[in-house]
Amino acid sequence: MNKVFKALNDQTRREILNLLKEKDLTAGDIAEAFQITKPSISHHLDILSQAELVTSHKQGQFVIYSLNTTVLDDLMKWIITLKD
Amino acid sequence: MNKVFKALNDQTRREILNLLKEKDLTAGDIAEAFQITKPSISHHLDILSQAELVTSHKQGQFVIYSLNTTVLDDLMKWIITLKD
DNA sequence: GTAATATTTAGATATTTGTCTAAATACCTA
DNA sequence: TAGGTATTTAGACAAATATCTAAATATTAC
Repeated sequence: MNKVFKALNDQTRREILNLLKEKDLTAGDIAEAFQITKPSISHHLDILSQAELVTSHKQGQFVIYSLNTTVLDDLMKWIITLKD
Repeated sequence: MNKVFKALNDQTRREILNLLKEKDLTAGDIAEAFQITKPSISHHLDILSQAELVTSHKQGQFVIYSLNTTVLDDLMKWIITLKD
């Protein structure tokens, strides 16, 4: 859970998740949605991957990222436990 | 929401919330549950307060902290929105 | 008022983090 | 194989963060 909270503690990363909610996107597509450089986005995607909030697979020269809701379910359980 | 994610991005603060789930506690009670100093715990409590994850009121020389689940509800909504 | 207890504030420091530029890697096309 | 596009890796740097010690504030008890 540590990595999940860390990953969510950044506005850009939360927006990336929101983009991926709509549909899968390549790293390049995601980068174009922000004002920061591609290496920075790549780094954010890495942190999201480590937290398993996103998955990715290579398709030719492109890397396609997808939202992984499994971890979001775990997060929900964590919150519910806190509430009793 | 920014402050909420920030506040949750720390193991000690998440454990503080878990303690407060059981019952309200004074700052001193909370500090005793951890190996870090009282000023550090005080700082963590400040961050949790800023995120409105806890509320506090003074009772004599003691400051009593309580869990505030309202923000947790907002967090749940955020997650659900992400999942559709 | 003085002393004791509870908590916070102030200031310092080492670590982590988000960002950048430059370079490297991977894949495709001709 | 050479050149172009997509993405990541490496290294640097400023800002944010968690922690500490020392001091300040607030309350209670005598």
